[in-house]
Amino acid sequence: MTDPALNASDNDTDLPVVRTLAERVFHQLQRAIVRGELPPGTRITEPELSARYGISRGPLREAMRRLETYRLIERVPHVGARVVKLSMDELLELFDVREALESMAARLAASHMTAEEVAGLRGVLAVHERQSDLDSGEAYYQREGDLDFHYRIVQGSHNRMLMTILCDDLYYLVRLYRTQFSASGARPHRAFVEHHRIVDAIEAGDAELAELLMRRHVSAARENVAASYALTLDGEAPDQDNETQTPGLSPGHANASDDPDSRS
Amino acid sequence: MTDPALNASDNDTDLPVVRTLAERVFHQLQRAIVRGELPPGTRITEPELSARYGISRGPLREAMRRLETYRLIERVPHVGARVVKLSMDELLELFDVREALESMAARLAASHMTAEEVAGLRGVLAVHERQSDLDSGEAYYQREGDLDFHYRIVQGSHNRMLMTILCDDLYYLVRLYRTQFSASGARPHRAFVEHHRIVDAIEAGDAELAELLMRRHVSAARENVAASYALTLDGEAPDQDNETQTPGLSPGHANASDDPDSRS
DNA sequence: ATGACCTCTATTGTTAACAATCGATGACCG
DNA sequence: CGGTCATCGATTGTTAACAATAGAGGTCAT
Repeated sequence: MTDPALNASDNDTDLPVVRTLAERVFHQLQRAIVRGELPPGTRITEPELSARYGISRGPLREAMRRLETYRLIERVPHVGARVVKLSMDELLELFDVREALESMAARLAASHMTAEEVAGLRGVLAVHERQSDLDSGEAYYQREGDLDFHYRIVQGSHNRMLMTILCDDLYYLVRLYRTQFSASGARPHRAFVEHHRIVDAIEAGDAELAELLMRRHVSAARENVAASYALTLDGEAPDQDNETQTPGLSPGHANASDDPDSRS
Repeated sequence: MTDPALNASDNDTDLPVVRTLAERVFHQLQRAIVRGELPPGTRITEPELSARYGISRGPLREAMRRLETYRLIERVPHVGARVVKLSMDELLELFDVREALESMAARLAASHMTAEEVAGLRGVLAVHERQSDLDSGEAYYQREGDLDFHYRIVQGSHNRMLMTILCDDLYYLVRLYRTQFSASGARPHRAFVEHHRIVDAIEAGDAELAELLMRRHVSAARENVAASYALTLDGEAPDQDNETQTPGLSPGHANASDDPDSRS
């Protein structure tokens, strides 16, 4: 659980912990997709990738099978695989799922988090504010930092199944969405306040409140994204996109302008 | 999404829809594990299975990789794989996740379900009551019918991501748990009532109420399982189980006696 | 010129053989 | 007699070759 490669700084050579080729290439592909190095909709062809990564097709196929179940690539038997292309509908669905799971995580965290974990959480918040002060060139790190916040709460739930679903499955989709829609945006003042209140509730052991606040936090992010998307939809040819080109939302659409919660 | 093999009557030969060997053996293994034909903790050895199913190790390994990400088997590199053995802790974790996701599903279902879907849901409930009357020899079908109820609500949410997580991932674990703990039990009168109230709320379009009721429904099931587990713990050597034998809960422990919600 | 059909190539699905790692059995030594 | 170490067997990881499918492109007939 909780992929170590995430918090680690970018070392191109994967950790020696990875004992098998299939595992290594899985992480490499996962990172390449999430970073946008493999653009959404890209056709994934086995001979090419096996050549690129210097492995045979056996381990590669196993890695692709994992990526498939994690919904990072889509496969059609006897045809091929392509990098997933998130539509706005799917993004909103993702928010609903996050709202359900993360509010539960916050509730459990309020009950189960240790003092050290709360302290660590406060530390993350402090870093955020410092970043928010000097700002604003390094949006990348900020985004990762934001996920750090959510990561720690999920881990604070001490529910391993929750951790697996959120950290191993969904958060990679969240990161993918952020690169696909280039939703870097501006600094989220309101999100900071909400983060603080959530931590307050957790520290106080107020499970109900923590849950409610997290729920609102994610819900607000969802509404914000939906609203800014509706804006971009004005005066556009309602092109019903088909297979090959045009994502459900063409890249650069929902640039969550200056509203905080786009990064929840 | 929503594996067709579930609702279909037990046809041993998989549907011709399955176009590839890896896919076929995946479903076969999945069913074998969920049914208990491969008991929890069983060592899975590739040469044996490839002989059993008459395929080579290539497709078999791809199927195992899928089973691994679905948490139905556990693999250790260079060592081997075994059928997952659910502990009571993990079972309770599963209930927390279900509570979060299914309450969200109920909320969305109240908003998005069509009249036909609601009618189908009522039909499932009617079948349950008929079954409940004559009863009680066929507990198996009842259990599946119960899952049918939850299935339909999840599908009524019209959230494909939710459907994937619950129907493709978690519900197989639920079924696995039921066979592992032989939690067939008696007829759940209270659960029936709760089911009806949930459908009432959905039909009325009352999202808030539907969510609340589903949440209580799952939560009650969780508490019930936890309670009956605590009972079995009285006067037992607190054997700290290790690797090979003794599951987190020895089989036959939490036989959810006569309480309804154990099967919600 | 356009449409259907056929061939042909590239890619996927599958198999069998090879290499590397782990656990166990047994020998050797204290 | 017990413990440690080395060898052996079996299983997993990996590779390369073979088979089958789908799509692209061209040809032919209308």
